[in-house]
Amino acid sequence: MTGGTEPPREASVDVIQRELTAFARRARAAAARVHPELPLVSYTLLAHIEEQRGCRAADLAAHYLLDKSTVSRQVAGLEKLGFVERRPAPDDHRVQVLHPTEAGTRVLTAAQTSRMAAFEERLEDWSAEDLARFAAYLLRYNNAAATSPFPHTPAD
Amino acid sequence: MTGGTEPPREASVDVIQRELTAFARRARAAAARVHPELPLVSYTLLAHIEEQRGCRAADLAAHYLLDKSTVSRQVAGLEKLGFVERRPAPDDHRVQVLHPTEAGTRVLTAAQTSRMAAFEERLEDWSAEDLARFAAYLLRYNNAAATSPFPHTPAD
DNA sequence: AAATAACCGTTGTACTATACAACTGAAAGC
DNA sequence: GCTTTCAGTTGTATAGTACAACGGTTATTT
Repeated sequence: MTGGTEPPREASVDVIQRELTAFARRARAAAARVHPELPLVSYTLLAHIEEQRGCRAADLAAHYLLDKSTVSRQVAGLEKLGFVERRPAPDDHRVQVLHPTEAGTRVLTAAQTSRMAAFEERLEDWSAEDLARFAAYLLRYNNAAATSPFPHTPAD
Repeated sequence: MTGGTEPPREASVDVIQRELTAFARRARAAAARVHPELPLVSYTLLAHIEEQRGCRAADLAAHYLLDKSTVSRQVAGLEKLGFVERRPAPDDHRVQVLHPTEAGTRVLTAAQTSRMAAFEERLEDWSAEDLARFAAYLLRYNNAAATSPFPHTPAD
C-alpha cells in the first residue's frame, strides 16, 4: 500500500492541521456539556496531577506548553473546587506540590467515565488496531512537539 | 499483527482523548505564533469560505458546530480585516453570501504555507504513509463526530 | 558574605473564542 | 394578513490563554 499512490505529504499535513482545529473546538464544546463542572483544561490538568502525584505547576506548564500564569489560575480553580491540594515542598519553598483530593479523584473518575463513553460512541466501530495506531500517532506527535525546539521559543 | 497483543481499547481511547486535547491546544498556540495576524479560527473559516465560495454564515455554523453569533463575529472580523466580502443574496434577502477578497486569498495562502512549514517541522520524520493514515484517522473521527447524535444536542 | 542571577508561583491586564438570549428583518405557511 | 421560521446581529457572560510585572527563594558568582 505504500507503493503506488504516494499520498502527497502536504495534503496530509494540511488535513491534519485543519481537522485538528475542528476537533479542538468540538472537544471543548462537547466536554463542557458532558461535564460542566469540570472544564476541559482543568480536567486534563487534574488527570495529570492524579497520575503524577506531587508534580509541580511548572511541570504542568512545561508538559502542556502553557504559560505559568495559566496553570496558576487553573490550579487555583481546581483548588477552589476542592479537587486539588497545594502544599509547599519541604525542601524548596518556591515550589508547591500538587495532589488530588478525595473529591478530585472522584470527579475525575466520573468525568473520565462519561468522556470515555462519549469517545467510545464515536470510536466504537474502530478496530482495536486502528485505535492503538491512532493513539500511537498522537503520542508520537506530542512527544516530538514537546522536545522539539519549535515555536514556543521561550525567549527569542 | 492484530492477533497477539490485543491492545486494550479503553487504554487507546483514553490516550486518544488526552493526547488529542493536548495536541489541539498546542496546535492553537503554535498557530497563533506563526500567524498572529490571522487567528486560528478565522483562518479555518476563511479557508472554508475560500473553498466554498458563496457559502453562507449559517453553513459555517452548521459545519463547524458553532453558534451563529460566533460565526457572525468571526466573519465580521474577517470583513473588517478586508479578507472577506459579504453580499446580500439577490433571491433571499436574509442571507449573505461570503467571498474571499484578493487580500483574503493572499493572506490565506501565506498562512497556509507557514503553518504547513511549522507542522512539517514536527512531522518531517514521518513517512508519507503514516501522515496519510494519521490524517485519515482524524477525518474519520471528525466525520463520525459531526454525524453522530452526540452531545451538541442543539436544544435539550 | 553580599550581590546577582535564575526560578516558582501570583496577579494585573488584555484578547480570542465561545455560548445563550434577546432582537431585527425577511420569507414561508396557514 | 398573522404567525412561525429562518439569517444574521448585538448584548452579556465565561473560559482559556498570554505577557508583563512582581514577590519570595534558592543558586551562583565574585
